[in-house]
Amino acid sequence: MNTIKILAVDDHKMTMVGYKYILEDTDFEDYVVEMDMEDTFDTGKQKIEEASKKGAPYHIILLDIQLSPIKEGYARTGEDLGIIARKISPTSKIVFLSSFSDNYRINSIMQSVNPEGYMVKTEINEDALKDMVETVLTVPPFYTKKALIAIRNRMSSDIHLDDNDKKLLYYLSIGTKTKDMVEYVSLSLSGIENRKRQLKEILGVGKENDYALITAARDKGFI
Amino acid sequence: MNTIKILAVDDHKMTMVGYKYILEDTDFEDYVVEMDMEDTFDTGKQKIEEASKKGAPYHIILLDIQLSPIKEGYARTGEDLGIIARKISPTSKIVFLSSFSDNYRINSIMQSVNPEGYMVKTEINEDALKDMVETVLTVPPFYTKKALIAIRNRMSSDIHLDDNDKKLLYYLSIGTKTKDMVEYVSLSLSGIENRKRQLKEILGVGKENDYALITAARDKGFI
DNA sequence: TAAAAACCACAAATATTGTATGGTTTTTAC
DNA sequence: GTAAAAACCATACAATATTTGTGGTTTTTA
Repeated sequence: MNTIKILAVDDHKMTMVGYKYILEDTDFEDYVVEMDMEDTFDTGKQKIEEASKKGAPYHIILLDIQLSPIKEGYARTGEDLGIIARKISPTSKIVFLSSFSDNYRINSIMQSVNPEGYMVKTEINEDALKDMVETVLTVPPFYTKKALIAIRNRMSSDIHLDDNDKKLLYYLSIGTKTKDMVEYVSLSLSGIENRKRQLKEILGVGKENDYALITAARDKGFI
Repeated sequence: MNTIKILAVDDHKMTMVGYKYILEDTDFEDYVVEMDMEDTFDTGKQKIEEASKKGAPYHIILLDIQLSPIKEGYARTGEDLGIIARKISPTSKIVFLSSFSDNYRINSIMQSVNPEGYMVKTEINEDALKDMVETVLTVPPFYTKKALIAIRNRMSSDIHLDDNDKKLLYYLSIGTKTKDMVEYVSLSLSGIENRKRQLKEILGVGKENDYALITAARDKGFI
């Protein structure tokens, strides 16, 4: 019997334990599953490196998007870890676990990591986990329904936002004042005003307020 | 028992008949299925209009991408019909049936029609058909695996091609000479040359030939 | 091996985008 | 309710980016 090695990196230890027992108890056709768990960016990265160096890289790496609140200098997200994992363990299948609140990051993750799987946590259950493992090992990708809906929304518009646009929308969404945005977005104040107008136009919110703008951006799968 | 009304538009009559018998024989929880069939753009459009005007629009419209070879002036594809169907029958769920050879059009279709479902014909069977009906009626979208793979390819690159780029790639793919492209793409000859160079750069085919370019474009899900 | 097509490079023209400025309207806070 | 702050708008100008035209070289085709 072969063994499929899975690493889960998530700072909600209890959820991980749940996944572990489910997957290790599941009857798979040709293999059994063995799951390691880590709850920080650093220890997760370390495990991936070790396994890879030993010539026994993880078959599947499960990553929570939101990793534990910053310990040292600055936040390192699951996305960052995914990017690194792709490099140091290229054969591993990477699957993201997203809570509803950070599902908006799916587009960024699709581009930076292009994971073999993406699951929204509220949709995870025994069947979904089993299905995920079988699918990513054979014919990826595996996306849960809500992930698919987000992807569909994004695909259906051919609007292209550059880095400044995304930053602008992000800072707007966290309540940054337009006049303060010059500090974060490399544009002049009037440049920012122009872009904002333009974005409202593109996203179909004529002259409505900023709330309408970020709602539209979220609906369409940006930010 | 409710009745779900489906219209299939496909010029392969035999395949359609197969779908019809499968779907009308399938045991659904809350309804039975009734399927109409048409094999041309015009008759398909007509049926959709009639049903819509009678206040009983089709619940689901299945469209083959490739409709019968041109009869009158110019070709009308399933995609064109999909765009029209969205307008005249906005409550209908639209599902495309693609043969492998025209699967490359999925991206265009995702933008122009944004269908509730997309199935590659080689992946269609009883289960898939049943699943499709249930899914598009309740929680769309429904995509078969190969469609998903194409979508994933497209999502993972943030390359943005404008209309001229797409046209250029398309005409290149059908063998149009560069010098003749000025007729179809609204750019000067040197403009076209520039874009071509640029596209090769962007799509990662350094100074290879045109074949490499269109292959790369197809792989990544453009054209 | 000519002729055609593709490819390349560069300067000039054009279009797009960003900036600075000064003003009006809307929102916010007291 | 009102004054200050912020957002919004318009315009001229500056900076960039893109397209064009031209004249060439290389590659492909017949």
